[in-house]
Amino acid sequence: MIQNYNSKKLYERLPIYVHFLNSIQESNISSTTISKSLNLGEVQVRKDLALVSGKGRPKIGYSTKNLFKAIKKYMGMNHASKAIIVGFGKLGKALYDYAGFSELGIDIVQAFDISNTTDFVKDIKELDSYCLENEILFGILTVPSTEAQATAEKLIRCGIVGIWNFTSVRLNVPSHVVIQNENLAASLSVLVKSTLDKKVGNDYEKSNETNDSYTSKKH
Amino acid sequence: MIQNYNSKKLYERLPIYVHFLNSIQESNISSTTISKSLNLGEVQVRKDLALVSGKGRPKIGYSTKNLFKAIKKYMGMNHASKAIIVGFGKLGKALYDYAGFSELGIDIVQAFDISNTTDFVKDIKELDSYCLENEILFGILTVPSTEAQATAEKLIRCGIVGIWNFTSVRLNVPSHVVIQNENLAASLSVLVKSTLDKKVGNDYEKSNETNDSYTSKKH
DNA sequence: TAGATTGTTAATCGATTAACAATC
DNA sequence: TAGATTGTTAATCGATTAACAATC
Repeated sequence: MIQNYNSKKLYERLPIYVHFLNSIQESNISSTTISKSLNLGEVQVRKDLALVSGKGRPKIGYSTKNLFKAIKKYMGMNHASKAIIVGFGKLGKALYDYAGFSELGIDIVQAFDISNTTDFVKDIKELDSYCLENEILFGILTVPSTEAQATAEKLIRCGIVGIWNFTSVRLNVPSHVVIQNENLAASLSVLVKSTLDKKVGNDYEKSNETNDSYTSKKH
Repeated sequence: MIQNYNSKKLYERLPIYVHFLNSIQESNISSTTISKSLNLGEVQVRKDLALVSGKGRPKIGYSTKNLFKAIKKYMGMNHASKAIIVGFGKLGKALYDYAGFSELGIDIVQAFDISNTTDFVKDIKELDSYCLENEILFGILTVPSTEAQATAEKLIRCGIVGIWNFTSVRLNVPSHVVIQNENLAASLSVLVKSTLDKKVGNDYEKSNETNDSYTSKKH
């Protein structure tokens, strides 16, 4: 099997296509339709599809089913990747119940915490045996910041090679481990700053209607 | 006041610096120290700081206090931006209680839902009056996908200009509104794919030690 | 045939990294 | 003075967009 390495940005868009294709009844779909439905550039969609799928047909588009399969295969979504959650606070609970992962071939199979263990939350002492027995590759880290680095190291000792990090700690891990930081606070800050930027731009435009050197970034 | 427009990537890093500087006791800090602590390139840190702060001093670094202030000012973190949450399910609850926003100058001041209203969760019917009275600019959208577009439109009618969108719907909004998509499922997919990529690379390396054309992306 | 749509090459835009001069 | 550190310019890398040829 030919393994393609591509950009993170592409990897972010492909699940969006998968989710969209899931809702499509028609047997064929054009890149134009996809791009309009998802507010993406149409050349960008065509390029993305070209990278992962068989050819489309002019005037007809792509076979919805084949395209769907091709993207899922490319993204490794057929493996049914198993993930565990460590830290069963509010955020951990929310992710555990989040419905959007399964259509992308990801199952959150178990949660762990140091206390409040129940039927479906195991004590963190069982992490090691559970992960090894079940060959878990992915861990979702939703523990308090103070525990982040130590818990990450624990996960790695259990054979986990991909960590989705919701803590604000910048983890130090060996090079074979992949970290995906999900810094919610930073993300909301980006929204605030971007919004303020645009507001300033707009206010400036309003106060100076004849000046056309100021335009919003998107047009 | 000079308003600088810069890249989204920069906007993501600045809150990370703010969080880090919060923990620093020393009165001066060098870009080298910051870059090592946060696993970032040292030139990148220096460039970032140059964009938003006063000069550093060779051999000494930057005044921790001034740097902290400069970044916060640049990012608009002194405004105490007020945000509301719409959709008080598990994810909405988790974000409502999330502790990391306040150090970045963001307050989640109110939650709304269609049911289960309590002291601190208002009925969505009160959205309009609340937002206008309190001049809310930011909305966090954690409703079910089926309600996403309609709810977003409601928010915009209430004067909200920045939406943090946790639904899988690609919202259609007027150009003065900023959307920050937080697609959790896509994000976890990126982790899975990136990890599988690296694993395949490593496995290949192991099975063919003399071949040096394959190296992991980071080195 | 005409036109919608694909697919590809080249151009542009944006972000990161490398190299090195400046300076406390 | 020497060396740590800053700051800047140029080079590189990566992603998006524009232009246009190919084709059903």
